[in-house]
Amino acid sequence: MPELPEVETTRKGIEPHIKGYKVKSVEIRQAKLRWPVPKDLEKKLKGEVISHVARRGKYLLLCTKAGTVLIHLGMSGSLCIASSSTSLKKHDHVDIVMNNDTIVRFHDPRKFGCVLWFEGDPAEHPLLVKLGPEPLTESFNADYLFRLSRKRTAPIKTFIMDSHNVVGVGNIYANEALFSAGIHPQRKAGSLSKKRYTALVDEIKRILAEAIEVGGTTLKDFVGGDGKPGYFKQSLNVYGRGGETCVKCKKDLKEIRIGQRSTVFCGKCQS
DNA sequence: ATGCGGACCTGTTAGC
DNA sequence: TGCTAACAGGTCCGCA
Repeated sequence: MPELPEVETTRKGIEPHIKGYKVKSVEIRQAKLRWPVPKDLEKKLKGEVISHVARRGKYLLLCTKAGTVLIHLGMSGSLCIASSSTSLKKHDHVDIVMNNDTIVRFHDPRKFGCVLWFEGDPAEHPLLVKLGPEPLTESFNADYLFRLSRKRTAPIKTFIMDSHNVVGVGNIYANEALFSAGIHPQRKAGSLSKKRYTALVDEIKRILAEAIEVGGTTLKDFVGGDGKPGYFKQSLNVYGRGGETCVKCKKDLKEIRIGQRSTVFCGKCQS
């Protein structure tokens, strides 16, 4: 489920429940995720205070003085706040139990996610160190993306979904941003003008920010919920609408594959 | 260095 | 109804 807005919504949802509290124990029911959950996670975490919950790209970081729990939700993962009386569901793989009877529960049917431990500056972690800028910061701008894209022959959609270029643009929002910016998803990244990158960057920022705002409105349901904030509810112009009519020109939307990912666009509005 | 395809894994849905 | 195939919101890795 997680695109960046959902990860950020998850961060905001869990932080107030665990910030400032000590870890009492850790339960690992399934260690076989994308990478093994470290066996000594409990030993490392027990007694540590969660100072805050941060996010880098789609990675969530539970920060303590001793080190950082690095969590990625993969394709199907979610976190929720549970208590000792919450019934266990299938695929509830990891619990981090706090000393306030609160549990951070990691759930992931497809096991593409991860729960890792890292001592030292998390920005130096191998999985984070090569990540591109955060899309909602100043350092992600048209100048940056335009320069980076010169001589690049990959489709623009692939280019903006590559976390080395910018983090947090997943398949849904790549489709939506390209539609809103009027850019054909198969255009070679290096063939687009500075002006078009300005439009694209603006749309990426606008769409992600709006989605985070929508997610924020459902935070009250976070505890004991299924960990799925309401980003489903937001209106999507193209994603999942292949064959339906374009909201702008009423022509049929096309659906193709780019890099094995479903890609929907309007052949008339995007070039 | 860049770009591409394969890999990880389970659940849901479409089609026969 | 039951079986099978295709597909799903991610991203790392190895190869050309």
